[in-house]
Amino acid sequence: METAKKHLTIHHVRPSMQRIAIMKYLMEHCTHPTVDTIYNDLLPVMPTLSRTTVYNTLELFSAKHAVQALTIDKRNVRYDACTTPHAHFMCHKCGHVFDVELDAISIELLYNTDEFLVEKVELNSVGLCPDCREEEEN
Amino acid sequence: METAKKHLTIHHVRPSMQRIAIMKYLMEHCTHPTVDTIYNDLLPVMPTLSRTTVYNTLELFSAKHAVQALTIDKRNVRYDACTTPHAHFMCHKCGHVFDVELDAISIELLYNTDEFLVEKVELNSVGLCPDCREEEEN
DNA sequence: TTATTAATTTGTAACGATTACAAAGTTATA
DNA sequence: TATAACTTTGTAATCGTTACAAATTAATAA
Repeated sequence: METAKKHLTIHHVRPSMQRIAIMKYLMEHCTHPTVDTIYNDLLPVMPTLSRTTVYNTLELFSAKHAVQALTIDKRNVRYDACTTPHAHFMCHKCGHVFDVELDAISIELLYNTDEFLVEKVELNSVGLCPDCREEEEN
Repeated sequence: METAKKHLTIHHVRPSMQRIAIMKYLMEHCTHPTVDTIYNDLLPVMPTLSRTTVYNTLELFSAKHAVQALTIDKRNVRYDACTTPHAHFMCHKCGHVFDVELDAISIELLYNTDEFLVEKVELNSVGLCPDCREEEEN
């Protein structure tokens, strides 16, 4: 079992008290929590914690690829400590975000279940386009 | 060529001046524009247009499945009049959103190009989870 | 037509997630 | 121990979006 501290070190993030607490929380709560959920849940055990720290820390984790930032929810960014490839399904009624295995090949196949009623599928990627990539390299 | 007005009628949206203008704009500008871009571009030719109308109208279009709302950009919602299945790629430097053909099968294959530098892939879907679906049906 | 009702648009104000920023605190290094 | 670098914190500002009620326009009934 990989500890939060080790996970941070591997991703070149210096482990502070706050960073370890936030990473630990993410590793123990695979519920794709929002900043606010993380902040509110950690506050009782870490009363000096600042909301800004949670924002900063998750931004840092994200930049170092120690966590995944999900834009599935247009209201808030959600965070996922599991960085192995998998898909997500969000219920727009209860807001719950589910993990979806990516072992199927076709997207159509992937979502044809009797349980979930899929109303929208988005396959999105972010990175650098050819022009910006060239500019970056010069 | 399908007109904006016809596209609205097909999707059971009553065609008003504003609605036609916004749909026309989306059909002619496949650049996945934000609300603000649409508003600013239409203002010169429609000086009485309100930003709220653009929000309301796109929300309505989206609900009627006349357009697709993309959450690829965490800063703003982007809109796409093309509702046939395709993927998107956003450059996080210039903000440009590209269409990606969905003819390839594997997600890995899909993004292994020499041109685009892919740093993040998200396969997201939204709908109703089993519990909420059951609740909805009762 | 005219009156009445429903639908649509508009502008302002409020909301809420996120970011900017500078001060305070902590850790590393000379 | 002193200095510099890093991290955390709290407040204020920003900005996309939403709430809401008034004004306008369109549809329908009398």
